[in-house]
Amino acid sequence: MSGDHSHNEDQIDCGSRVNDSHKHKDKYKHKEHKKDKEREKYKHGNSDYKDFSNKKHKDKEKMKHKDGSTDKFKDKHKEKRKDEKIKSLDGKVKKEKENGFASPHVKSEPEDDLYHSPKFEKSLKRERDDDYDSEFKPKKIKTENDKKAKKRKQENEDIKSKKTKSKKGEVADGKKKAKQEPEEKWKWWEEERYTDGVKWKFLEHKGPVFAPPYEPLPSHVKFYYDGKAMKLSPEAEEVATFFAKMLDHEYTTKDIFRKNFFKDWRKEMTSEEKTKITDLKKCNFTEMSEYFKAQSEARKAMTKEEKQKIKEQNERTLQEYGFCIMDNHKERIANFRIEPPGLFRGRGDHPKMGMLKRRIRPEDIIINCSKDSKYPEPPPGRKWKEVRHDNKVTWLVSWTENIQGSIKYIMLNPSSRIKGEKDWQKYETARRLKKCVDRIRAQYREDWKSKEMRIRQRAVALYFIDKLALRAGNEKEEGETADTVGCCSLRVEHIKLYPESEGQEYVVEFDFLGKDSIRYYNRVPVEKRVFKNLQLFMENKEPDDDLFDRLNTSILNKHLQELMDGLTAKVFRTYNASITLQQQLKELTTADENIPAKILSYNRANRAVAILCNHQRAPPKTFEKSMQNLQTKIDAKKDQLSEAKRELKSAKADAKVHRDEKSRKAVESKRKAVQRIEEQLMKLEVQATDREENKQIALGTSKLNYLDPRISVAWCKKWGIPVEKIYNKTQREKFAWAIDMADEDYEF
DNA sequence: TTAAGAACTTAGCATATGCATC
DNA sequence: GATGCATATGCTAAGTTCTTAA
Repeated sequence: MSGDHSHNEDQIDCGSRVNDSHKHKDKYKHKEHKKDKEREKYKHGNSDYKDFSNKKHKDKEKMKHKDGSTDKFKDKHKEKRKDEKIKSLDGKVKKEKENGFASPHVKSEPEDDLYHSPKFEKSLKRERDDDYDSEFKPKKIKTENDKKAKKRKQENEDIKSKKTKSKKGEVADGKKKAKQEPEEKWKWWEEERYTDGVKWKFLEHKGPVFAPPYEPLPSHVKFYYDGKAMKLSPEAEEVATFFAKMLDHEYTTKDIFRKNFFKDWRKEMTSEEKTKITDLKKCNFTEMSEYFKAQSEARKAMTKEEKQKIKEQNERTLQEYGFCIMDNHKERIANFRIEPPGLFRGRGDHPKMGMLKRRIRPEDIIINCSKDSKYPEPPPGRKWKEVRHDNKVTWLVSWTENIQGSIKYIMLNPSSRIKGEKDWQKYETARRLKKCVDRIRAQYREDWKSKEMRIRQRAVALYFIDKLALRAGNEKEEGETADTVGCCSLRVEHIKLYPESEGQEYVVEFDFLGKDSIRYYNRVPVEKRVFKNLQLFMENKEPDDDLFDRLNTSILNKHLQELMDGLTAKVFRTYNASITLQQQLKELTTADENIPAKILSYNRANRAVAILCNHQRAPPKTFEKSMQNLQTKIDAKKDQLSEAKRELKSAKADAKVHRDEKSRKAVESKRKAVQRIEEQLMKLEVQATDREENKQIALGTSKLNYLDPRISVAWCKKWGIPVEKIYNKTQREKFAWAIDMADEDYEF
């Protein structure tokens, strides 16, 4: 791949999540990694992007802060310090020369794109994509007259009665039945869509499944404090079991985890327990821990029949609670079980790790359903917090969790209409970006020269988001979550500038923790103007100051919205991921390869995207072993091949002597055997390459969230690859719309 | 206009499942 | 039929963006 989308795969491999409190963020050292030639291919870029050549302008670096913005958007606690800095900076830059350019706010869409003025758009906000998306066909606004409404109601009734009827006979052979009569798949993508924010007209469901109640430990399983057995109250015991279950995990050795746990645990203790248990170090949970391990072993050792019984019970629960009726259709619910209580396990250095995640009761639950539906029943003697009928949202059930105070939801499965439509729309927005990305790139390049600091910052940030597929980077409340950043929240300490490094000019080294505390490490050459701007942004700042002190995600997204309707920072990630896949597939697939080789090419294209998006995973624990196993298989296959070749040779010799039909046939069959073994060997070798390359890269995230599935479907169709080789069952369900609609000519 | 809250998407890890091999 | 392994699925945290309230 050519272009400017350079991305250093070094970040993979040294990129384990930094979640050890003792590993301070700026202490991590990166190893230098061998540059695998294969991976070298994955330097990302769009060919249409490479002409960002640097005009050798003399940069007029230090611009006056003409905007005089209030900076209210940055953390208050930093504001004062920052203001002081800005003042001093302003004083300094005023002496410098101005270039006199004001960056124009051009908003022009390609002519083939329908375009409305922002004002007009606002009034039509909910319908915007209907009006814009070339292939995301709007169909007429769905307005139901009474007749239609009645019909719909009748249909809903029909579905309900069908459901109860089938349920009677289903209990015993539920699964079989589902397999025997695959219901006709509903092609929602061929139907009209709602507008004006209405998400559904009819919604009926059975509510959530609660976590099973706490079962006290048998009396022989003891907790010891300071060496003495101690019987805990059920409340305190339950929380103690949460800790005991995690005893083998590294978490329980961390100070913050232990401190938070102990604090919350004490809240559950009786006053007597509280007086007695004052030191976590004196607590001995090992018996509890052993008990749970034994239980888990016992579960594994259950007979087939017992396992079958549990499976059937789960299936019944799924059938009862796992589906809802939304409009005229039975739809699968994604997460119908309420999260059970336990200890909060944040990712990375989370200040709240170890806190008690409390049990959710019916009284915490808000139910959302149709007025004219049969409401879910709370457990006997209990009440819901509220039953509401809001059809402008997609959730069925919600509650507020106690760790961050955020709301959790029960929503539909990705295969549902409501999720599928949104997903489709997401890719259509990304395709619209494709049409105007050149214009947007030209604009932000122009903005690098702006005399307004805020515009320069915005333009450089956008360049990073586009070039490196960085996330937007919202501000986070300090002390509430792990210290992670995205583009707009980058701090000075997260980048290093090298005017020259390893034979390249203007290199920026990024080193920060992103979402989920996954490390982002990358060294990229940037354009001189970007480099100079970064120097300017970093001037007179402390390491923990914001790099882009005049920018936040809301400012950035507001600007993007002006450039293209529906454009946000996230769209760049989707766009760049999808376009990269499409380009890589074109580049890597060759007609004469067999199917396994083509699939390797697909995976490599997918991998290129995963590297671009920094989707990492911890190397599987069994990785080395499984590679070894595979190598053993390969060696065995090689032996088998040479044996087969020997046999072929002798058969040929035999045939030369005898010159009869029998020996000719023998040669033929030996030849076929050699061929077959060669194919098998190749398949294994391909598998080994694929696995090795995938050691620390997670392909799933990009496949599921960033790659327009129609690109993959088209590729499958073009090369005669069964789509099952690319998407598993769940993925095929999620992407049913794409599988149905994309033909081999589809272009992202 | 801005901050807070709500809604929804994206994320990696843990566990369950099911298939291949002995 | 048991075992071991790879893959699929479930779970829920952590993001982004949209919406509402002050």
